[in-house]
Amino acid sequence: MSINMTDLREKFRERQYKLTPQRQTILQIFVDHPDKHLSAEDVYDILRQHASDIGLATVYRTLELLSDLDILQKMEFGDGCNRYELNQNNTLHHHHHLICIACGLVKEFEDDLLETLETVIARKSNFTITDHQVKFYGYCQECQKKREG
Amino acid sequence: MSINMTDLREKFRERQYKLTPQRQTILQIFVDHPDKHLSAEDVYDILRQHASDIGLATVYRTLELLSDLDILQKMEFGDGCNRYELNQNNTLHHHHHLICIACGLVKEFEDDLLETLETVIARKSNFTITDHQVKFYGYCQECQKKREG
DNA sequence: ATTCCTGCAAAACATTTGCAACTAC
DNA sequence: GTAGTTGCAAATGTTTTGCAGGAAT
Repeated sequence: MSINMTDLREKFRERQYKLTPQRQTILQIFVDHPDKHLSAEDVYDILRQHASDIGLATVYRTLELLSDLDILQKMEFGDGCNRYELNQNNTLHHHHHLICIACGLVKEFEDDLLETLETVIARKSNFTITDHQVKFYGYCQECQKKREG
Repeated sequence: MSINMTDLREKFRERQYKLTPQRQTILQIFVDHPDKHLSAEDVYDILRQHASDIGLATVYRTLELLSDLDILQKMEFGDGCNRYELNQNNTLHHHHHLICIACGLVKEFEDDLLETLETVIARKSNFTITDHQVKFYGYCQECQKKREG
């Protein structure tokens, strides 16, 4: 759960981006909050708690940039904002999200079954598929109990 | 590609909603535009073309309502707005979306392979899964050619 | 009648952008 | 030094909400 600084600097240099303290700080937040799906506002709140004076616009710009560099993965859970999480070890993520439609809980689920599906779909559809995103909606254990009771 | 009016009235009555002309008109737009993923603004534009004076707020409220009744399916393609399509015959949709990351094209893909995956995941995760949404990102045939050239 | 619905305008959010000052390289 | 970056404030775009008048059952 850490970031290789050499690779990081290389990635930035390739695209002529500067590795500023602000960008490092924001990236560090994702390292410090593994398995969270942080929105721009979430990141901004954490920054303020740490008495940082990084502006909200910079947060947005940085999230977009880190996403472009495949350092972060951008995702939406239907709550009206974009959320991000670390793209571990530069490998494409092999986890999906289970979203509780009652309480909004988001749970991770590891799975590789979709690799096969991706191949099948690529062949049938003439698309060159580079990534996929899967969301399952339903009721978490907790909310399921409440509904039965 | 049509709507069973008896079922529709029943669905509305169950929840004590009124089947107003505005709601019928908006629903008809989805019947008239199969396989489109319309946003609230799209629907509003179509209404204006038909010289309708239904307000934008009503469009938003109706889309939310039809979505709640499982008559429409709500989805996001990362373009900053919610999009909707008819939930055909009340059955859960068995099609996924292929999204071109170059030109934004959204293509439908029919598939039932995920049914199996849903069962596996439900068992392993203690979630009661009611629906799933799958998006594949990549390059469509057209954009792929441009990239190679 | 009563409850729900509509249109309008204003408000609320999330996100983007213009710009002058600043900083990593 | 220069190109890229930042913070601020203003602008944008989508969606929600308050409210008075209106319509469906």
